[in-house]
Amino acid sequence: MRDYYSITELTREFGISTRTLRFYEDEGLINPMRRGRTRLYRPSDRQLVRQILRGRRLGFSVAEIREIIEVYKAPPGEVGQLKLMLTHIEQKQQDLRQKRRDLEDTLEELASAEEACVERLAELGVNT
Amino acid sequence: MRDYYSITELTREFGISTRTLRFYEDEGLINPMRRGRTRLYRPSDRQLVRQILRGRRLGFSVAEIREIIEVYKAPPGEVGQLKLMLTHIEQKQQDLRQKRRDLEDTLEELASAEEACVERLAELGVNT
DNA sequence: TGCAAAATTGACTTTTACGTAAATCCAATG
DNA sequence: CATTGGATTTACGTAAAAGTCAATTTTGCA
Repeated sequence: MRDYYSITELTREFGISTRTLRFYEDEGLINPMRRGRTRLYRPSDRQLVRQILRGRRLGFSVAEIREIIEVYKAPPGEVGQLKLMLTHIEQKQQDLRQKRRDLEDTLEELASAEEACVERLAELGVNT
Repeated sequence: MRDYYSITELTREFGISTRTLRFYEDEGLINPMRRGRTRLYRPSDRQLVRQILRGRRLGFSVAEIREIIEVYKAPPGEVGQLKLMLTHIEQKQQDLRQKRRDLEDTLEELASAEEACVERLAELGVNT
């Protein structure tokens, strides 16, 4: 496990631009270390980037991802805060379960569309 | 099963604006009938709207949704077209399977974050 | 130490997915 | 028949998430 990654290493690994990483930093999603002005990404930062991109792929906005990230940080000490956070987490879980239903439905639809194509090809005497 | 729905009926049912429905029409996703200038949405249009919104919730762009919709339409007669379509379908399926993995991972993370909150609350003597 | 390659910053632009506003049209209703 | 209340069209506006560009800085290393 490496100690630090440079910004370009991460852009290559994840297929994103430096602008994107700096954008996420401006938005408060990540906080890489600095040596002078140069950014040094720790393994935890790298892990966080992975989570951010996962969130983006799931269609969450940067603001929503920030909310989720807050959740991963050390839970706060105050009871009210903790309860609020639980509410947020449960909300996100519901969102994701809805997405999962959407996903399964769409996958089924795609499967039947695929079948229709294959059948049509068979009618035309093409072997798939 | 109703014959036609008005634009406002659909906006109410799906919680979207008329602007959104007209936008999808401009983008070629739906083609409601007309009586004079007034739009009449058939059950099939309504079904399509449902699919579009599902796609949006899954994070697909309108352009991507258009591609998927093309697939549902009667499969074309030409072999090359059919094969291309199959490729597209399989691509979308891969996208969705990736999303499903992302989703499961994120759900797990949320579950452990939830657990952490509950534990912390227990430490503080709060019964959840 | 000198210099090319890499990194940073800030300003501006682009794309997507609608929102908003204004003007017009149409049908029904009192 | 005048009005009222949707519906339509057209045009412009905007927020989010980056991309692009140009002007410096910094760094690595020969």
